[in-house]
Amino acid sequence: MAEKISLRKQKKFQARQTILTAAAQQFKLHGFASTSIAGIMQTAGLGVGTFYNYFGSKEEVLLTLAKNLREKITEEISAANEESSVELLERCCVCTAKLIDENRFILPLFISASEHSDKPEQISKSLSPGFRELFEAIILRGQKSGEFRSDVPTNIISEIIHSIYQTTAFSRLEIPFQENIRLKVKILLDGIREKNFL
Amino acid sequence: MAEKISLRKQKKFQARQTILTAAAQQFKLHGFASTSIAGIMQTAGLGVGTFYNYFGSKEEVLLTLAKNLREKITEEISAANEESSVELLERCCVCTAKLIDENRFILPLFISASEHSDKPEQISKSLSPGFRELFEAIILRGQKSGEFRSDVPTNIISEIIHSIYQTTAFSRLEIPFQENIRLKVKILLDGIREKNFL
Amino acid sequence: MAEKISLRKQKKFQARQTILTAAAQQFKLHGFASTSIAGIMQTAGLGVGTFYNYFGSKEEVLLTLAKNLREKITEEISAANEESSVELLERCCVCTAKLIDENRFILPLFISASEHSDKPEQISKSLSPGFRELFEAIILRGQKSGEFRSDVPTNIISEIIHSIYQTTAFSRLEIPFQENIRLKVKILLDGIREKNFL
Amino acid sequence: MAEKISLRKQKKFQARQTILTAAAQQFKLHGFASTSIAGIMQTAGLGVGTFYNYFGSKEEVLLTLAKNLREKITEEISAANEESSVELLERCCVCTAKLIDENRFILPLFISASEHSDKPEQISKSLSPGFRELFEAIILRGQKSGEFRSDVPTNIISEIIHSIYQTTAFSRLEIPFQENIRLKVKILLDGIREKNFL
DNA sequence: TATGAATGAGCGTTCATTCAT
DNA sequence: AATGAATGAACGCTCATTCAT
Repeated sequence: MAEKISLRKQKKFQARQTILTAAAQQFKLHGFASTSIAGIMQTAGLGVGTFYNYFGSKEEVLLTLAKNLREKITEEISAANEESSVELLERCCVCTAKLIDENRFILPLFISASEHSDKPEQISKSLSPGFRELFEAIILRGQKSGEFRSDVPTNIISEIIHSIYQTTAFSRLEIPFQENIRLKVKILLDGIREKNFL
Repeated sequence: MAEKISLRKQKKFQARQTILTAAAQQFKLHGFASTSIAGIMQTAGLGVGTFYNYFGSKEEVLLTLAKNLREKITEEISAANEESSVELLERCCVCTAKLIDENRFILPLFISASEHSDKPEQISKSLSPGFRELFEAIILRGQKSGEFRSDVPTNIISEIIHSIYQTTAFSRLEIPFQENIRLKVKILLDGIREKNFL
Repeated sequence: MAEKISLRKQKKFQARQTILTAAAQQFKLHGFASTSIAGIMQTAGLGVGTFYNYFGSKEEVLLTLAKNLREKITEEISAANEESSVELLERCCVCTAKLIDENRFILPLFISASEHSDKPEQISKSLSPGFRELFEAIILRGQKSGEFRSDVPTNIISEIIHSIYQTTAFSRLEIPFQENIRLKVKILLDGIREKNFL
Repeated sequence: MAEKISLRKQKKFQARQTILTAAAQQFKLHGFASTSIAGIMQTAGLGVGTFYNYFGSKEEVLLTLAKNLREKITEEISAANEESSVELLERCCVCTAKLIDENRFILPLFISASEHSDKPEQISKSLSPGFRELFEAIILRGQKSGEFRSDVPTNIISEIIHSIYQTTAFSRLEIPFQENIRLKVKILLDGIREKNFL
């Protein structure tokens, strides 16, 4: 009996996963707005109605995808803690860039979604924690230790990082995503490094 | 007779302006994609059909709004030319920030529009000249004169500026837009200034 | 004073004529259904509103054009009266073909218009007299004189002629319109000629 | 399970049929161009959107209706092959008349549709084969065997037949359709029969 | 639980018609 | 009499959502 339920749950989980994968693929291909639920479910090889057994709306799928990515990033980043703030921030940026590069579609998607949705707060509220906050924590640590300049608020610096990822995901330059990010982060680090430190 | 025509033309111009204003407001409120022509015209207090007496599509309205802003920016900026590259870039950024602040809705709008539209190139192609290029020219000048670092490509630096405007327009921080931009530009300038220059 | 009025009338007549010509051209170019009043008036070089000073609707224009053509045909045909019915019918057909060829657009237009209009009777009622009836008169004369077979009703024969013009106007064959009509009329005449007549 | 699917498919087929019938009725009543999809679906007692589950456009419905009729005609006709060309042609005409009489609306409809549509060839191209060609084959056979006159091209004769059906479907005469056709075909046959044959 | 046919509000767009000038 | 900007009903069409099976 327990096994049966477990099997059922597994199956349910599997369908959910199939939908998520299909959605990600379609978002990547056609963009969030231009992806229809019918399209997702066709890609998933499932009936349209099945969608609503797992998600309430397209936005919810996006949210889930974003949350998944966020967790992966947080996880990977939280592994390293002992370096200098400059090194740590750089490592975080590089690592984040790598993960976003592999799932590039997701970040810009939830960003532009937030612009268009009728309930933008809802999405960004539930999305940002653990990501933006992670960077803010590192920057704050650096400012407290004197490594980073303190004449600029922490969240402003964090916002620059945020904007770099956001825009670079859509960059029309020939430079590869991760390299592009690396160069920009270099400038940023030079811009926020306290000159007189050590 | 001439007066009569003039009067009519004046009214026509006014109606066009009303639509543009209404569109800008709606874009700002709901985003480009979520704004319907019916919504614009209702806001404008005009009939739906009237829209098509002035514009061929929603995109055309966006384009017009963006063009207007671009012209204003280019005009204002091209007034100042004789300073050091650092000063010039800063002035440009401040001035652009001021103008965008007054029409803040427009810049981010055309950006996210370009993500969703079927013909993104068309929009951004016709929009960017005179804006992004303007910044690139200044940065290039600074790199050649040795004021700015040259180990990072010009267009990467320009893209950072671009991304700062783009994201700050949607910033949820309490800091006012222009001040926000000023702080970020300060960091950027410190990040790209050649340390050994003079 | 009288002159002034006359001049005005002349002017009015001229505008009417301009609209008719423009309409004919547009009908010919794009078909009746696909021609808009705005399009007609643009071609005419007149304001949209002016249309309603002369005509109540697009259908009315079509009606007028058709009436004009009908009058021309009737006029031209009524010149010849003294021949044998066979010769007369042939001549009528040839002459009609010539006139329709020059204004080919008009016949099919009022035909298809009658299919689609909500008030088909109105159009065809006011259109047919003088055209269809003309042919019927000739056929009837031929039947009475024994030249044409009488085992088929007059209006059936007349309807064949009608249908020949109608369809040939849209023929996709390479054969020129007038020649096409001529061949068909030849068959028709052979089909209705009384074999034992002299 | 198989039954379940079958039941659903059956229902789906039924809905399709309902739409086709409703469309045919509306086409008959108001003409193709003046029939709106909303009107069809209201007649069908179904939602507007449902239409697009079955057909891509109004044209596709027309095409389907026409194809159905064409198949019925071709099928019925191809049964008889061994007679003289005169007899065969007459039989074909009679048989076609009968079938069109039962579905009279369809033939004239696709004809006038082709006048107005932007892509007339597409419709008539896919419609005519098996119908017009059928008649041409019989006529050609008759011309080769010496039964029919050869001084008039085959396709001209075929076009007369075509035009007879087309126009008679809209005849305002009191004579019943099939009788009307019969009379006209009699004239035609007399007009194309080679006098010296036998 | 999975389904997909049915739905209808909403979209962008057209255009005959009106009316103040 | 001439104008053309304003109008809004109607169009074809899309798609998120529902619900009977």
